[in-house]
Amino acid sequence: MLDIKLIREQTDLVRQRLTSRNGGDEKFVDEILSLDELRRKLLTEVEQLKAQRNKVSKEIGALMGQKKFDDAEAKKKETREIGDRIVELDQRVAEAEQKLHHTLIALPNLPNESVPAGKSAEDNPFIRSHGEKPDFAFKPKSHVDICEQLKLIDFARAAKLSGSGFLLYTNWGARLERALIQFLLDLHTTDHDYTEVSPPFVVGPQCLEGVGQFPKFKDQYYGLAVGDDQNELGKLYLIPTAETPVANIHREEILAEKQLPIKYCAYSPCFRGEAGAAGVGTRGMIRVHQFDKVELIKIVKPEQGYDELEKMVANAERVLQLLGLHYKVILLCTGDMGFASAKTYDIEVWAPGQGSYLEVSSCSNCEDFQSRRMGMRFKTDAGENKFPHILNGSGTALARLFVALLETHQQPDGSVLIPPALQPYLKTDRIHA
RNA sequence: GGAGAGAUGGCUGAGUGGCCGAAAGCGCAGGUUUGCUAAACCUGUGAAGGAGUAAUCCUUCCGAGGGUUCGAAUCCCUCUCUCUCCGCCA
Repeated sequence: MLDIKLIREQTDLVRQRLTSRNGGDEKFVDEILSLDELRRKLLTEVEQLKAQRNKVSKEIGALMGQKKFDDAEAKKKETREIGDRIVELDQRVAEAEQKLHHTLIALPNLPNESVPAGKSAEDNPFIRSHGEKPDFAFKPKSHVDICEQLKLIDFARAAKLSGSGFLLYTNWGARLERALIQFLLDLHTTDHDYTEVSPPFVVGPQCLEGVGQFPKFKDQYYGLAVGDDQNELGKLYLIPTAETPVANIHREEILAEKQLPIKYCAYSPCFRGEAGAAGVGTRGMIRVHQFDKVELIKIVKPEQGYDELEKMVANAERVLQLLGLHYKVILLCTGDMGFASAKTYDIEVWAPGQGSYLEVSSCSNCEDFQSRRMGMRFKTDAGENKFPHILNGSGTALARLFVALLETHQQPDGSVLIPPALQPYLKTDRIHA
């Protein structure tokens, strides 16, 4: 959520930054300003009336104490009208506030000044890469073929259980998935100093709203009900990422400055409805309704937000380096960024069998956009309450990492070599048929 | 799911319609004194939002939301959560 004061005081800047996103949201600015003005006008008026009523009520109390009942009655009459007026004004304030909130909550974050302008993914600048595309003496197979030959994933039976877009990992496939999760968590807790948490995989709507997944993208997530009770729908949702519960851990809290920075990492499965995504490019593991991910979350002082973002990207890159994978880092332009983000780096890993790069990590600084929505603040040593920056990054997504790993390390004989960093977890240096 | 109890400031805990934003204790901060890794005593000490250069002022807050009233921590209704016991369950 944007700071209403910023919209009020630097309207042109806000309008210009919203325009740079190409979402057409700048058209709401005028509406917001007039609602804000109305709200403040009504609030001033009603607060004055309340002050008056409080004063007279105290006087009535004093008169009753002195048994001057007639005087008290006279004052009661006078105050009753004020009360009616307060009720009416309170309603109008609430109405204005609701409308304002409704509009404000649907507005995306402003891109940071360092983010290049652009319309789409075409305009995302390349930042750096690591390693090279591997040479193969044979035509590298797709992970789908590798998985079928090595019996790592049973696509057909997964569909039988849950429909398309779900995976049944089997034998070494399941063990590889588990080894990767363990490897990632160990790396980030031990080497990168994140605190591991294991959150609920089901959350209330306030958490989705807090990170910016609601209300605009509501149709992308799985809603739950107990039994067939329709009244239950809307109370709980499957998480689309561990960001949803973990970023919300300190919602509605005022943290002490010395608690910051907070660094969490968490494994969770991620559930994505992805309505309308079926069709092209959905075969295999690249776009599925459920996948595993290890997520990184930071809550930091605003002045440290962007340094911490760079470090977070480096933490995610380290994963790919240790697994011997070629990747590139790109910066998302203003037109391609997510709703809540002020600046986002994507990490794309090379998948030889696909002949393309796959997004395995997205690291964003959402600045105070989410902390405002959640009411999460920290008290400075000077006693001032401020909104912290909240960062999130994949460290990394598993299904696509699994794909890149198999396709990169596949051998002419059909086996797959396991990189040294992963061997202690999988307890083998090779998977073969 | 059934029965009961409860939710008050950083914590414990009083408060059943009017100087209650809230007693008392603990904690915390400052001070005095004795003098020694501490005690005693005194003073101060809730939060959020807003206006103002500031002193200061206003509004709101006793789990949440409604209601009654001139006035609600206190009375009424609804909801949520916590605890104990029972049932069911990985």
